[in-house]
Amino acid sequence: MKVLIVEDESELAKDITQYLLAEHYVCEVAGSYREAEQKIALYDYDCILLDLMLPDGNGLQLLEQLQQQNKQEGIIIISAKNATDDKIKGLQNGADDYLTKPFHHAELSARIHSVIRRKQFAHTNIIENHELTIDLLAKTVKVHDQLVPLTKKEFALLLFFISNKNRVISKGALAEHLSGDMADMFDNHDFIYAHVKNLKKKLQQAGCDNYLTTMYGTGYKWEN
Amino acid sequence: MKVLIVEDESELAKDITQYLLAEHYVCEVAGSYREAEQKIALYDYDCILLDLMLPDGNGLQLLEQLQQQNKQEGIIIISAKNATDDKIKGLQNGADDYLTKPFHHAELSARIHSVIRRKQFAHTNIIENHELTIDLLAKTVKVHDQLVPLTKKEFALLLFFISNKNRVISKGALAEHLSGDMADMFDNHDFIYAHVKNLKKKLQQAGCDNYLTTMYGTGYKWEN
DNA sequence: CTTCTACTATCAGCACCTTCATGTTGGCAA
DNA sequence: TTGCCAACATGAAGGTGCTGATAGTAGAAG
Repeated sequence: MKVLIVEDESELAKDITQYLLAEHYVCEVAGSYREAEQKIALYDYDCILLDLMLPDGNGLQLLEQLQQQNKQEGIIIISAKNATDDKIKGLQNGADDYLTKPFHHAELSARIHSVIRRKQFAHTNIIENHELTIDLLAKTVKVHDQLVPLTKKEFALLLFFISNKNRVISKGALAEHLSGDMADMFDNHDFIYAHVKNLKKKLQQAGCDNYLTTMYGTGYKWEN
Repeated sequence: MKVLIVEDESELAKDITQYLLAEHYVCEVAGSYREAEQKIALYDYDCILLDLMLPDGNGLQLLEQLQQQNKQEGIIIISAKNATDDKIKGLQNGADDYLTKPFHHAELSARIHSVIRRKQFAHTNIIENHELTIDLLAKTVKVHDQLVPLTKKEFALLLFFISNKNRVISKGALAEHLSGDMADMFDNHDFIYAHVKNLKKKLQQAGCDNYLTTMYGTGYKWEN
């Protein structure tokens, strides 16, 4: 977990760094608008603590910039008391949270934790296809909200079918995709039969309709 | 990449040459101690395959000589089975790796590749690979600048994987590389499972992507 | 030297992958 | 339609890899 602290008051920055280190976060400090810009370009931080008052620019600008780059996640604004105007603008512009100086360490920690968690959930890539729900991160498949335990190969197979749905997929392509070995493109594809069978069986047992049709002499097609 | 093959059995030398040519290495053969000496004086090879039993001298002498000239890097000893004595002396005298006849082509290729990579890194002592930073001198591994404590075996394993990345590595090769005992090439490889598991676990916990895929019935491959 | 700790190796049980033998289906030609 | 062959499906079997627990081992500390 890597945190960027954008703050020109080096005393405060050091203080925060020290505390977050103890919390097992990895920290970097940017003392100016420009420095922040550079660091963000180089690395995707899990969380950014952003002071709006910077010697060479306003943090709100940085916020807008990040939003345009789809990097707006995980930003916590830290600013002086009573700057309610900034707070409103900041949250409108995509900041995730707001903290007024001075603040307690524990509070900061809680905010960061919350923001990072939210960000991780935002990343959970989920594919929905009729009664099927595929979680790419957790590598799980649900049918009607009921978990279907699939093996790696079965999962890969299902994913490949659904991402190429309504298209015919040759067994050669399947073999290559599953084994990652080009050699398998040419010789025997017996193992495909087995995996397809097992996948179909598991899905069917979970109450999922059969969308997979075999195209005789050609391959398979997932239709829906 | 230029490889010198010091081997008096012309049949074997020719065989190796042919294979390495296909692997896009440039090869030269020296059939005797003297010939090897001459060729090495003329050109800095990236890798030297050294048979210890030569008609006009012992390869170990050559090894010592090269070490005195600071040319000791990139040497792989190839020798008859059960010559454990030679192996120990060879590795003590600065050889980078050891291979017993007969060996598989793929195995040789992997070793050469590994040795050449190591030679290239000999100057920097730091290998960077995506979020991984490996310090060969300090024997430390970092993920996102955060230290990951690895045991010797785990470290050796990771290094071997990364030095041969995008190639399939047999468990036999791993076993020999880790234990330094060629007997392990043939019998049981159970301990490999344990080390691979522990390594993967530690890397994953540190937030490192999983680049290691197992090639069923073949070995492992580090892909990135 | 003894104790302690961290590391390494081994094992059994399980899940998974692949292959094989056999049964079934679909296309094609007579 | 019938028969044939190739493509596909299926269940069983054996090999392979993963995992947690456990025992052995070496190095460090006292």
